[in-house]
Formats: sequence, structure tokens, C-alpha cells
Amino acid sequence: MLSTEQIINTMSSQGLRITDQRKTLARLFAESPGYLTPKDVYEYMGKTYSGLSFDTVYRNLRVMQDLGVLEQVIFEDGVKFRAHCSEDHHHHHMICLKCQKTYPIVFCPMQLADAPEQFQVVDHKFEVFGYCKDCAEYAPAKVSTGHSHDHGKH
Amino acid sequence: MLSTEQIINTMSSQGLRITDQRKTLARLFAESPGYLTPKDVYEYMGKTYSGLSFDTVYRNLRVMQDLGVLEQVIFEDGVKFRAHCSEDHHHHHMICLKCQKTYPIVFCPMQLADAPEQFQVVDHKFEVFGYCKDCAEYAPAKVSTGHSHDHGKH
DNA sequence: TTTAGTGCAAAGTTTTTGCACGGTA
DNA sequence: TACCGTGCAAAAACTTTGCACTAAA
Repeated sequence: MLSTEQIINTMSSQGLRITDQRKTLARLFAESPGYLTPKDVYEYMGKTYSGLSFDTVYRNLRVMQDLGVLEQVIFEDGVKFRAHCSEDHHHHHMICLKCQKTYPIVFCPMQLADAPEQFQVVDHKFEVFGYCKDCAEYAPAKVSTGHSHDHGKH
Repeated sequence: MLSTEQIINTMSSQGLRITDQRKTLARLFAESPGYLTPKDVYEYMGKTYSGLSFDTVYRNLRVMQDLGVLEQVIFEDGVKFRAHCSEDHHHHHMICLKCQKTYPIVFCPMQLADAPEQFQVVDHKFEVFGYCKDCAEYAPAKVSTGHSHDHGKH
């Protein structure tokens, strides 16, 4: 993942002004292992900046995503952000349902999924959800209670 | 995909009452090749049921999803629904960005993605986005204009 | 000094909830 | 008849926009 400095340098070099708030944002994302909701960010930032408003958080998240320093992922329960991967090569993620830490998967299934009948592939998504070794204890019992933790089959 | 009758039978056998509106809903989803937003459904249903309210649409979508006759997919631009696949075996989807028709992919990458460091896999998502042969003409030019049609890399 | 960033207020979207009436089983 | 499904109204949750002031460069 990108470091605080990498995030700030990118923003600066793209002409954005480096405010205190943006420095804190950069540090927050550089040091957060998992995904953060806009609300998470708002609450964390609010501890330091008393008059903080939600729209500024949204604006900065949007700007940082457009710049490529943050990446947005849409979960079943809403939109979340994290620092962009610093790895150059294409890869996918395993995402822990408890701590939301991500682990890279170098393997890409697209090489193997033969596109049927002239389907022109533009993009693809491959994500694995589960519990990392630190969170294995939180894994639900074998018998599922219903639709919980169902992050989209098929 | 499930047929109108299969949808209605399932709902009925689960104790739901079969109203006119639900019959129409069942037919709509059984005959729609692509994904529908709640708004799409509301607008279509509104043509027949003048006093229709949005909350009823949401309630029925929710109920039908809980029952398993509909499946919900979260796109970058919002939540969408379609009739549940009738195929029994596990599979994935290619989704056309223009007409939203889906094509099954029997290949499942999970067999090949070796889970690293004791990661306990619960679920996975593999989706391919692009243009089907009928919509190839709508595919954007080679040089991308920016973040459009980026349905989440990695 | 110039212009981008911020807080504030308000509005726009999307989704949910409570209640009373009407229709299904 | 009993109770679920519906419309209506309102609220809740989430996100965006306009404006004036402040601060970065």
C-alpha cells in the first residue's frame, strides 16, 4: 500500500494543496490495514478537527480516488475506501470479513476464463472473502444462520 | 433463470400471498434478460398500478431476495436485481455493460486460487464485464477517457 | 495575491418505518 | 374472518451542491 509520503507527494504534484486535514487523511489511510467507510473517516477525523463537516470528507475521498491514491470498493453494506496498492502488477484480493485486512492474490482467473461467443471483455472482478488467521476465531459456525456474510455468489 | 411460474410457486409455497402486483413482478423478472434497479421496477410497475408506491417495490424486492427467487448484485452505480439462476451447479457471470444481459461462466477460479496463510475462505466473487456480440458497437474507443466503465480492478 | 479548501446550510437520492385500509387465503 | 400486502406519509441514511470565508502556494 502507498505510504503517507507517497500519498502526499502525489497529491502535491497534481496541484492539490496540502492542508492539515489532508495530511491526516493521508496518514490515516497509509496506516489503516482495512477498508474505511466515509463515516469511519468522518469519525476519526472529527477527533482532531472539531468543526469537520461530512461534505469535506466526501470531497476529499472523491478527489483522492480520482487521483488514484485511494481505491473504492463497493461491499454489500456500502462503499469503502483504502489506500491504493503500490504493487504495479495486476492482482486480486482476499478480504477478511472481520478485520478487513486484504491479502494479494497474484493469480488472475481471466487468463483461463475463455470468453464465450465474441464477448468483448472490458474489466473483471475477482474477490475472495473469508477469515484471516488472526480472525479465524470469529468465523461463524459451520451451519449458516441465513444470508449473513453472503457476499454474492456466482 | 427462473420462470414466472417457478417464482410464483416458490412464493406461494413459502406462505406469501400472491397479489396481482406480485404476479406482475414475477413476470417482469422472468422475462427481463438483464438487471433491474428498484427505480426500473417502480417505473415499469407504475404503468400498470397507478397508485404504486416505492416502498412496496422495495418491500417486495427484499422479500423476493430473502426467498431466493431474486438475486441482488451491487454495481458501481447502485443496487440491481434479476431473477435467480435456475442452474443448480455453481457458476459465475459475464455481464454486458450495455444491455446487462448475463452469460454463465462454468469455470470457477476458486479451485485454482491457493488460499495463502491459513485464510479460511467463506465466499468469493468472480464477475467479468464487457460487451456482448449484440452490443459490440457500443464499446468505447480503445483510448479510455478516464474512469468510466471501471468496475473495480484487482 | 490568487485560487483551492473548508464549514455551513440546504437539497437531492435512496431506502426504511409506522399506520390504517383493503384484499388474499 | 384473520392477517398479510398496500399506499400514504414521514423519517432516516447517505451524498451532493452553492455560497462565503479561510488558508495554502
